[in-house]
Amino acid sequence: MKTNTKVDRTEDPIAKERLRLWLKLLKASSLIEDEIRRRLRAEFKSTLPRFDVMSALERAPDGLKMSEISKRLRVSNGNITGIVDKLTEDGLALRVSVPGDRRANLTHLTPKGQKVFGEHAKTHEAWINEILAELNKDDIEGMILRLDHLTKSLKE
Amino acid sequence: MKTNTKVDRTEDPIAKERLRLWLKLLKASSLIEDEIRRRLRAEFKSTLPRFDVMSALERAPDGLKMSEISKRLRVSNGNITGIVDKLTEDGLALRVSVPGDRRANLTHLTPKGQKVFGEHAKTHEAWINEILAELNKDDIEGMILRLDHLTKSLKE
DNA sequence: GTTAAATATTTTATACTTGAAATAAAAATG
DNA sequence: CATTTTTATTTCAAGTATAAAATATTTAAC
Repeated sequence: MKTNTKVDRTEDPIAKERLRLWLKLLKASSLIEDEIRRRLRAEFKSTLPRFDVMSALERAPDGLKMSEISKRLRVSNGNITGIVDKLTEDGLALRVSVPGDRRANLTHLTPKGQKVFGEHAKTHEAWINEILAELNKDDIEGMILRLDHLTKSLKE
Repeated sequence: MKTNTKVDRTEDPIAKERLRLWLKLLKASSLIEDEIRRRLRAEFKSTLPRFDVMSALERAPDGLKMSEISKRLRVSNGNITGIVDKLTEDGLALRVSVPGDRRANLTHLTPKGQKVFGEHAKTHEAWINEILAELNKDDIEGMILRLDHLTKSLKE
């Protein structure tokens, strides 16, 4: 009996390419993310998680439940508790209890929080524009199309 | 005197597209990364930082200095201290002192570490192949080209 | 050859992150 | 309406991450 080593050892040659792509995707993403974290710290003494939470709150004028924030940012509930605690200590956010439900509360940005986030968001957009300056319209559209395709497939 | 509001208010319309691209890049990258972390925990009771450190060590048969690991993975020195401590406790890595320099040491994978990492790496590649299965060769090559371009420009 | 500067690593303080357990309250079930 | 289940949030233990300070050692400069 002859073992078919040819078939047994067959490896999808595209598998290595997918791995290569993932490593490059991760690297590019990490480089940009690290740079944004560095600038948030240096310029605003803030952090990316704080920026992300404020960003979610800013788009929800009626406030968000803790669970809604963690769902939108895809992070754990316990994590959000700590970040909102800190934002609250700094006078940037506020927990408002929900009349009909004593378990839940709606977190809002304070006026100060809105003002601060407005400045941060504007600067953040300028940073991204600067960091991605080398990419022209075709590069951008090409990548967006493929990333949309990828993200859609990830949500099987 | 007439203020030229037309010029003052001009915004690079491509800036918004760059921001959109960044958010999509971050989202795709985070989704994949979270899935890999989840599987490493569930299948191997391990973590991505441990995998990354072992991966770096595996490619360096003569061992790596702590500073060299942190440089390659682009994380802080203190961080590597803790991760190598844990790998050492688990018998996967080993610090070997350098004869000529009492400050430094070379970290190696132990034989057990090599064996364990070999299994993890093989499975990891299969996971990526599965997660990115929807991307065909053209998608992959298109993204790799653009990511290379982007990464090169990030290292100004 | 002693002082100064540079290098290698660890320690510390602070923050983020998760999954799981704990608390509490509301809704559903019988 | 009492019991169970679900929902909302917080607390906890463990791991990850950084910048900055502390240690220790080596190299360079004078």
